Amino acid sequence: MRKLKTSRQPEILGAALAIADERGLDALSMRAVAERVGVTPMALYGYFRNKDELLDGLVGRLLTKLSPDDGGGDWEERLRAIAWATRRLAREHPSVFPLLLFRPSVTPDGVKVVDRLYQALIEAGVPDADVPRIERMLSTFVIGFAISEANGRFAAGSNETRTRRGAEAPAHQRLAGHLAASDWDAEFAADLADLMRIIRPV
Amino acid sequence: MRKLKTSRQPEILGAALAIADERGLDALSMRAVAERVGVTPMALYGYFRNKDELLDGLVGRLLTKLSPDDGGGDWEERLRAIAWATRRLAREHPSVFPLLLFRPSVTPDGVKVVDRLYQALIEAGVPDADVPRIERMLSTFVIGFAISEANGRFAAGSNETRTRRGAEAPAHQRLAGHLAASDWDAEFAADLADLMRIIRPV
DNA sequence: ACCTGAACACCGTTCAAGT
DNA sequence: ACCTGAACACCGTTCAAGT
Repeated sequence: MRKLKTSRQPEILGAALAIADERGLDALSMRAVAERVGVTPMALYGYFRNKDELLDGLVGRLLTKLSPDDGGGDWEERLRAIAWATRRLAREHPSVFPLLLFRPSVTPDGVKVVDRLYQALIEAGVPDADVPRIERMLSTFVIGFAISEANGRFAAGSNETRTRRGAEAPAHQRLAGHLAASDWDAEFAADLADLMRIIRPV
Repeated sequence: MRKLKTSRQPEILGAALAIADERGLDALSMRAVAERVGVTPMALYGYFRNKDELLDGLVGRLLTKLSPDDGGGDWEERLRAIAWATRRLAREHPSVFPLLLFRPSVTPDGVKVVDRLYQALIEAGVPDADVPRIERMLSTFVIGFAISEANGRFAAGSNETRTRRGAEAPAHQRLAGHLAASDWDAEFAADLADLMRIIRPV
């Protein structure tokens, strides 16, 4: 297992992130990254053992951007702040963001964010034994929401399409007036409010 | 826009699903599917316009398996039944399942599942205006949980790794005793119980 | 109506070599 | 210490042709 160079890792990750942001995850090839860095594809293998490790590095990079200011306020405000920052991150990097759901966040920055969430939950009065579970529940929801929104699962149009079918979808019929494309800012806020009500008297 | 043949679509999707289940999503190439069906790669393009449409077909196939029995019981039992069935689906098809989070479920079977969820929520007393939002919240959480569990975000080991760091992660220190790998069946059940409490007095 | 063959412009990665 | 060149075994997809 060769030892990796680190000198140009940040530069390489920056190039990779830029390509993914500009042209999508499919365009993110080792060859494209190499070209952008101004080097032969093979040179990258001195810094990352393979493409998968480069993607892990990209996840680490995203997590860095998630834990900036220590943030004052009570536990609820701090929880909310992290949730909104996460969603913002998904809008800035829609192609790379989904990787967060597939790789455990074991980087120092990832741990830092999780630790902040733990602290807030403890402060909220959640029993120690329940804190990790509630953290996973919250992060799963927030990441899932952000992916769904940014990648079209909540897409406009899907609801209208559904409404057409009558007999097979009676509830859709009844709810027809409420199936229009939603205001996702408001929906996210409402979901968070509901989740906060779980946390308080857990 | 050429009209597509439908005759062998199910056969092709079956082959594709088998490859993904056996060898992972990376191994799911048009060429591999063609070989399994016993045909030239190009023959597939008579049935699906491109690989992306084949993947959409695969999502549709998964959704079929999600709405079998009409299921008796009160709204809570029916909601729970769909949630557990979804999670079971993720364990059976871990490679393909994540696609559910990236593509709107506009197939007839997808609409059928959503309609069941709508009916249950209406019966639970959720105001019509909130039903679609609550459905999105639930499905986002359930799909997100199932992906996280099946794809290693909740991976064993990640928590132990975290605990090592001291000063930078005080809450991890305090929770050390509760960070061991969890019983995901129990955790999923507890999460669902919490979410049900949101639904009742929405 | 359904399928094939050859070709194009790509991939990730290994190995041996170069400064 | 860092990088390159050539090669291998793959990709998705188009186009023209074959039965």
